[in-house]
Amino acid sequence: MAQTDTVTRILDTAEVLFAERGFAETSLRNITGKAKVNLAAVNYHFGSKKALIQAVFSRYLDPFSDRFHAAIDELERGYGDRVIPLEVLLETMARTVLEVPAERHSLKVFMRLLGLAYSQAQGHLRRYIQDQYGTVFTRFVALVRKATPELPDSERFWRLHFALGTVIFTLSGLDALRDIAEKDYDEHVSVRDLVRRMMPVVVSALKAPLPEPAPTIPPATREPTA
Amino acid sequence: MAQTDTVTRILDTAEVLFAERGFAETSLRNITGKAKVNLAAVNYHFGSKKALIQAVFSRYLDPFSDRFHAAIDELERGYGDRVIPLEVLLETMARTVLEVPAERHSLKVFMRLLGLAYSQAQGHLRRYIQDQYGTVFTRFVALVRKATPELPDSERFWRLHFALGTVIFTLSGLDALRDIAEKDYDEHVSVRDLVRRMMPVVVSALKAPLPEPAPTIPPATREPTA
DNA sequence: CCAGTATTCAAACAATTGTTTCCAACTGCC
DNA sequence: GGCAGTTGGAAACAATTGTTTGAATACTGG
Repeated sequence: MAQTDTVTRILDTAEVLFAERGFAETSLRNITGKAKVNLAAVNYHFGSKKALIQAVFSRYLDPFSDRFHAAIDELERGYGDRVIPLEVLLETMARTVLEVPAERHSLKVFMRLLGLAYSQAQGHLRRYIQDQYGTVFTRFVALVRKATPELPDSERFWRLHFALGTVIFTLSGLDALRDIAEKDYDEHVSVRDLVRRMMPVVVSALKAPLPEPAPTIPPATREPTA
Repeated sequence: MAQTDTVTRILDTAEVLFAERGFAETSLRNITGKAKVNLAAVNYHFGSKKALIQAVFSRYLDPFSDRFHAAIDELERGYGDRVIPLEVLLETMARTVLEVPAERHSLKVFMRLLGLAYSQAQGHLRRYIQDQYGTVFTRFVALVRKATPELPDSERFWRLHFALGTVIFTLSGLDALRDIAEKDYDEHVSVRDLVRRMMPVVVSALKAPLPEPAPTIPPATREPTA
């Protein structure tokens, strides 16, 4: 028991602190102090701080990947050759995302890590995700493609990332947004509540009419204000 | 003028580095080294690193605030008592946002900084922005409110932030996303192109049908929101 | 021109960072 | 029981951080 205890306690504490302050602002002494383990334990068990971050990451993504593959399997089995509606696909994605972190702590870390993976441009993190968990995402996109045949491929690509931006931004900045919301509208929103609110928004976003074709003549007509 | 102003050179370098790596990951020696100014110059001219960060934001937000106020003034003058359509409001916002950073560097930096302000740190930055530039956004939200009277206030709050997430995530992670897009669909997208694509998506997102009212029946207490 | 302020600069400051070292304590196995 | 290897722990390590200092230099108004 004492064997995994230290490792687990480090991971549990690290993910909470990472979510609260970010990675650079969270020191190993901060983690080990709160986790009540020795400072050297991190480098002993994980090797480095960067490896600890990736370990926190894998702890979420591994079960997510497994479950989502399974969920898609079941979905495809149930629908046979029929097209799986967009709403069902999104619901399944949402349910799986909500399911995994519910076992331990918040969704915040997961989302913040995802956000970092994208925003950290030349980042090793994005490639790490792409290499490690890319197939799950590819499979999902293929199903969305069947559900939205009217969309050009590139348009769907961008819109999926628009939606991804909504989800990541909202959930990773959850505390900040919740502060403002509670101050202005004094209503307390749960994560499940937010996901429920996002659903019709994302669906409408994906099904939005196509944009007007690019203005091939740049400075032609320019009087937008009535 | 010593070549270019030391203050300006610090700001120019800082905003780029901040956008690339974040605030905590960017050291003053990093900034002053690349800017070829003395290390002490930052503390001499700005007082502290925190003040430098705020100065970087002010340099974007001050002109933005002015221009957007002016644009809204003109809009209200043109429309009189009539409701300004949502599309017009968003177009005006987009145009102003595109206009300001075009004078110096890319929109990417501005968006990345905005994203950092929301997600990073325990939010001294968020409060600073809220206190300093809150009135502009309040004014904008009030107009959006008139344009979307069917939305409950809190719902509109969240949807606006959903849209903000789309914009910030897409534009701040532009390089990474563009890499993938060009590799998979070999099409080159400009920032203006992306904004054009976002427009109908955001409009549809804001006008999406309301979510199903109650999730299930777990919480019996739902009325006491006061 | 010169007094006085504003700016630059190199160096040092104290604090904190991630990492390593070395030794004690424990484990399982023969 | 005693020896392997694994884990825990206090201290020190080297590097980096933001900030301050005090002298040297540049600039400006009178």
